Amino acid sequence: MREAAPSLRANAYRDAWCGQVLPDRVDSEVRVAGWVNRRRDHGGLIFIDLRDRTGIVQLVFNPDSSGTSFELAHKLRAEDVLSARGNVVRRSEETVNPDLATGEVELLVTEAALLADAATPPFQVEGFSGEAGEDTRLRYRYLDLRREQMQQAMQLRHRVVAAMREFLGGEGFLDIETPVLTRSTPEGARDFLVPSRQQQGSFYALPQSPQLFKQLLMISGFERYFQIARCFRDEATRADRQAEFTQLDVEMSFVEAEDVIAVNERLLAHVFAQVGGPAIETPMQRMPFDEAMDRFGTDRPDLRFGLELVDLGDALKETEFKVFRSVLDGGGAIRGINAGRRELPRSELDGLISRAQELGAKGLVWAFREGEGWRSPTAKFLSEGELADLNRRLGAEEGDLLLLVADKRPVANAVLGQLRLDLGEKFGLIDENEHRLVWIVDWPLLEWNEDEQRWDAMHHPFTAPAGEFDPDNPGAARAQAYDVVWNGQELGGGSIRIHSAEVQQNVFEALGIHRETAEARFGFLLEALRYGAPPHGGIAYGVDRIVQRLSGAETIRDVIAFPKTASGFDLLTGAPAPVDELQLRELGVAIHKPKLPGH
RNA sequence: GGGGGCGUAGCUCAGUUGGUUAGAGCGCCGGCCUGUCACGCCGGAGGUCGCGGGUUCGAGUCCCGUCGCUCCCGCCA
Repeated sequence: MREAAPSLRANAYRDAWCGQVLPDRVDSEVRVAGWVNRRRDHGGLIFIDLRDRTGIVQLVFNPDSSGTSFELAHKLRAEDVLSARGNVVRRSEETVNPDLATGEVELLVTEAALLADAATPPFQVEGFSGEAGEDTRLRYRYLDLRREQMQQAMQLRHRVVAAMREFLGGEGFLDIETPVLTRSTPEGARDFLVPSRQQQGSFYALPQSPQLFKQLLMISGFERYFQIARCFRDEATRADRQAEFTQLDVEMSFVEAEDVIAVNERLLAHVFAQVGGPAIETPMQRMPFDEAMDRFGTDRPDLRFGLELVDLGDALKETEFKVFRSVLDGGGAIRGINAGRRELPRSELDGLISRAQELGAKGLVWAFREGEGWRSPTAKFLSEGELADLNRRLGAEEGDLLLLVADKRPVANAVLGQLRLDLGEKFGLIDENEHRLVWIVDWPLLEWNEDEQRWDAMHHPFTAPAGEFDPDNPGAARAQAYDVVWNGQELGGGSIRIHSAEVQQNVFEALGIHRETAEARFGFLLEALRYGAPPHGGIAYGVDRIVQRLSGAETIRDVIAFPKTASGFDLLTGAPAPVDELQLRELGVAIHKPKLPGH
């Protein structure tokens, strides 16, 4: 489905979009312009499908009415740019094309002009031999973007962003720009750095988010701010991740979490309604972080299907099975999923084990309930009583496939949480027409980083603790944070921020960012907080992901006009590319090994 | 950084156990065609099998390396 054709004033080349050549214009003359989508040359009669962003209209050339343009039509090729004037005529009943919005009429061309001829495209824009490979599409993105799917995606993206602006503007939020050249903050993702010519040896960083600037804007008294902000994180890409991405960044003053959540529920409802997304019921579901981890093993649960995780440690308190024994003695957890009645060949069960190991588990126990016990390689290590208890806790019925992971609790959760998603998809348990939005709330403020042996911020270091922050017991602190999750994907997340310099310093301290470092990196924030900071909080959304979800695109790249490949190349422009040595000298940048991009 | 998949004509792909001149559809070029809409029919051109090396009498096919694309893990406060 294409957008309704926007209104159009006549100009030098046309007075109607292709998609506007409809029965109400029969017997009138129109001029259209666009690209040759397809030519059907019958010798004495030539049909041209002319395409613009609103759709396709059939042009008819014949020697009698088209004059010299008939010769032109014969020479037209795919993607030539054409302007055509003619009379809109109703098609005879047998020649109506029901697949075309304009299919009841056609334009009998009297005059046409070739505005630009096109080289033979590297792939057919409207082809039927399969979609071109993605590298080819990206190399010739301007042609790829002519395809209806991409036109739709960009139009949807526009509508999403327009609806965001419309809603937030109406609620008194100001659109304020923040710098793209800013200061590196080594916490979090890797920064993209930009060398300074005037301060050699110093670097700007591209923003990972406008976080600190929007807090400063609250301190400045703007009260309500938003921005459609480009953000940059120099990390590996994924199907739903680009190093350069767009965020809807929102911040408000004199609010608590409930206020932010409320306005955001209305924001989402408005945006979805404006673009034909799923209806949003408010108030939306809430789920505490702990519950999400317990039931789904993840902080962004897909609530469209069951297969919930079950804690099985209590059934195995006395077990003599060494694998389980040592995990339990070590403070770990034994967790399981009842995957329902499935018949999987051994090879697929082995595949599940490999997947579990890939995800970080040492192993995976599989079993099918059989009578009161199990059919499983592991059954022989467990007592009858234990098997019966496990079956009971898992709600297992005859033939049900049971999957168990014994590990540290975070590992067991992560592995089973992901397996649950894999199985949900594999077994077709997900109704694509169902939409579940949920706020995940009551987050821990900090999480223990095992590798670095320190506390890290769960959201970011500026998130306000709930209640008093006890520096002696940082692990117990809860955050005034909230994430909104749609069908298992995080759309956005935010928090109430710390608005007291003292609390901020305590949290920095707990994170191992000591006074001196904090002053050096965030001194400007700490200072600003001392000049009267209102209570404030906000949220940030991944715009690309929202559009991806709404459009049903397989990858985030399909909703970004000019995305980069997994290794960060822009195949269209060739960026990143080596630069002149002169440029480097001016910047005072030395380079060790000039590396030419391979092609 | 690690693991998997892919790379053959402009595009999408096939190519058997290593064996003659590497194929198909679409596109492209030429011709014919007045109601098609993935128009049809006839004819034609088009290949560094990603790149480099190796094994072999012989490599698109096997081995090693490398580049690119992609999915996943790590990572992404």
